[in-house]
Amino acid sequence: MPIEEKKIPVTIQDVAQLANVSPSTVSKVMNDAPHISSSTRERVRAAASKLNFRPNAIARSLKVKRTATLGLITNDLEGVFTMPMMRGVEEAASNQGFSVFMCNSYGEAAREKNHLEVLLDKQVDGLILMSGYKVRERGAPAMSVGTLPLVYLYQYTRDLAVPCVIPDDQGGGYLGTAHLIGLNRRRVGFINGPTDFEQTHQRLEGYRQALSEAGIPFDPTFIKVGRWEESSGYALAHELMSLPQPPDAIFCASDSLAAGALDALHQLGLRVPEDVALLGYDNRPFSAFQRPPLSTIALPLYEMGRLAGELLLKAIAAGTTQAGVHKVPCYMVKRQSC
Amino acid sequence: MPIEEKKIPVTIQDVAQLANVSPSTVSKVMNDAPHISSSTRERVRAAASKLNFRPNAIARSLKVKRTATLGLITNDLEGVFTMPMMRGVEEAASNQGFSVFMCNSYGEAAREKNHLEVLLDKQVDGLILMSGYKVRERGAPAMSVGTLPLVYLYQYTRDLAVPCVIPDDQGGGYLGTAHLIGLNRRRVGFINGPTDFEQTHQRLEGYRQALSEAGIPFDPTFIKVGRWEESSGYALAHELMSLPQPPDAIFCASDSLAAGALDALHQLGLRVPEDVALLGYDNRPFSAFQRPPLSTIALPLYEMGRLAGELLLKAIAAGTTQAGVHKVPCYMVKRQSC
DNA sequence: GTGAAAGCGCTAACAT
DNA sequence: ATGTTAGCGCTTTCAC
Repeated sequence: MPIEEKKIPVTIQDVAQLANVSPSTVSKVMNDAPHISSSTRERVRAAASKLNFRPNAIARSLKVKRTATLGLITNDLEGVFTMPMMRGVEEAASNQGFSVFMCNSYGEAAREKNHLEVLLDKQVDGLILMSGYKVRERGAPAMSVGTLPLVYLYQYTRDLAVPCVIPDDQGGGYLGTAHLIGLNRRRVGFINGPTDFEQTHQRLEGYRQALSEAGIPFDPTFIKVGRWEESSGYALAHELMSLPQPPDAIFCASDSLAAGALDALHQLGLRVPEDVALLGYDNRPFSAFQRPPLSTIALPLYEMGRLAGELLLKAIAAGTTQAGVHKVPCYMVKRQSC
Repeated sequence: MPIEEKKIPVTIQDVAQLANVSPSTVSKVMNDAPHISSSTRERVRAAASKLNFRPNAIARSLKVKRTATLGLITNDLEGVFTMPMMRGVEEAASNQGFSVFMCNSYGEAAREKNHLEVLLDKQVDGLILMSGYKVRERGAPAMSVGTLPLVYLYQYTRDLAVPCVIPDDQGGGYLGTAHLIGLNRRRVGFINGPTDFEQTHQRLEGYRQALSEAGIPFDPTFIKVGRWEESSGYALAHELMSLPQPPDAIFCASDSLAAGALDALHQLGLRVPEDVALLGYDNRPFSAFQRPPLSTIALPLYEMGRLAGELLLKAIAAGTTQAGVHKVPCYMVKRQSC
């Protein structure tokens, strides 16, 4: 029967004693401070590793008033865009020895406030407020965070002092449309989402820009707007294809819209991409499982998360916040629908 | 030009001073300790809220040696099953005022060790080690965590002392098969994943159990095994349907297998579910986007995460760990493929 | 180059 | 019922 391991943690005192130095010297060694003779440095290192010493970060934080900890509050932990952004944030943070608290507000102000309280109590060094589904404008945090560095991710705000990281949707609209045109499609239809999403305007603007650069006149009858749903894509693709001169390509502002459009095209006996090329937006995982697998404009989610993390870390280190809206370029995922 | 807010935080001292009591009294009030006259209690409360006082959790933790913080390390932050489990953990934790550190090891031992070091340094009260993709057996943590409470999520281990939370795959296999039989299908084919996954045996065992309960003899020619890929599902469904007496239902051990099988069925001109009923497993998001939308056996991911969190919290509170393998029942998601 | 001393903000005996 | 005291484990002047 082994003796009950009482697991009494080893402190800086224990190391000091074993190395025959003062605790403050140990501290200096552990923090690579200058003006330590290499002999004591070695002695201390040896003692520390012999005792398996690891400094208590809580005690350290109390003294230095930094915790190397970030708070990440999302309004939707299962949002379709949440994970790659979280991975980016986590990676940026852990690269610099920071940890991140993950919180889910379910989009409720009360929960957000609650999480903010706890995070502030726990003395996080900075905060990311993220949206998991659609880019939206939002207001201030549910409670004052004082001067704590803050960045909005996949959200934006009127408050010019807080940095926002969002995708470049105009660029994405341009990219997709230009690609379709490059495929020799001159009649490209555009199925958009609801106009109360800023991003739909951006994407459409990119579309117009690509058209104009190619010298193709803008034809309003080619523009359809619906809800972010398959059924909308389905109905609107039918409308588009029953035009006297139907399009030879359809660019949908979301993959779900494109999935619906694909159904419609199949039903009409049209071949994709031969008869009409189809392009989605968002790079939702299901788009790879469509028949044919859907080409799409991808949101740079990982990169956005990473950038948000890096901006925050920089703000923490510098004490100066890199305000403004940061737009990250979308990129194209070529599959077989165009 | 407003004065530079120096944001000097208010401490328990400040409250004590304002309320004309000692710091320890303030502490007692803040922690709802007994033996405090209601008059001072009120006075202190008033002072605290007037100063907007919030106790510094770091200082508190240093003293009480608890941080109300959990560490969650996943091997895959973008694993297809990660998010609902994370949500469950987060919810269980925040319900009890705990926060959770989210870490991504990418399945690399070195990264896991690194995260463990940081988490231990930061004095987390407990740890969850989670797998984001397939249930797998795994060994001990990448470094010793001493007596820190630990639970494995969507993973299991031979170490009988650590609690594991996994889905009840045998129950899921039974549930799906029984459902198909209830639909009057007597000839149900089974397309399984690789035999080196424990879960494939479990699911098959459930299948056999349901058959036997219904008095249907087990027919080995109805069992096919492939990889976890659409192409396997496609090929194996073809094999199944070219049997002299082909099945009238196919149960696939994953949704990707089922997506492939669906392709095959379409190609053969068979109607789903009229000619052959099709059932998937896992409830992957894309399954709702199949044609017809795929019925499937869902993994109880949220519940598993929640249970893991609760087990851990209980272990922390009680100092006693609830060892053993905890199997959470799968449930059926009925859509239109059967 | 090294150590003594003070203290970060809080809690918990122990007195009173 | 309230206050005094002594730390928790570390860092950081400031002496020497």
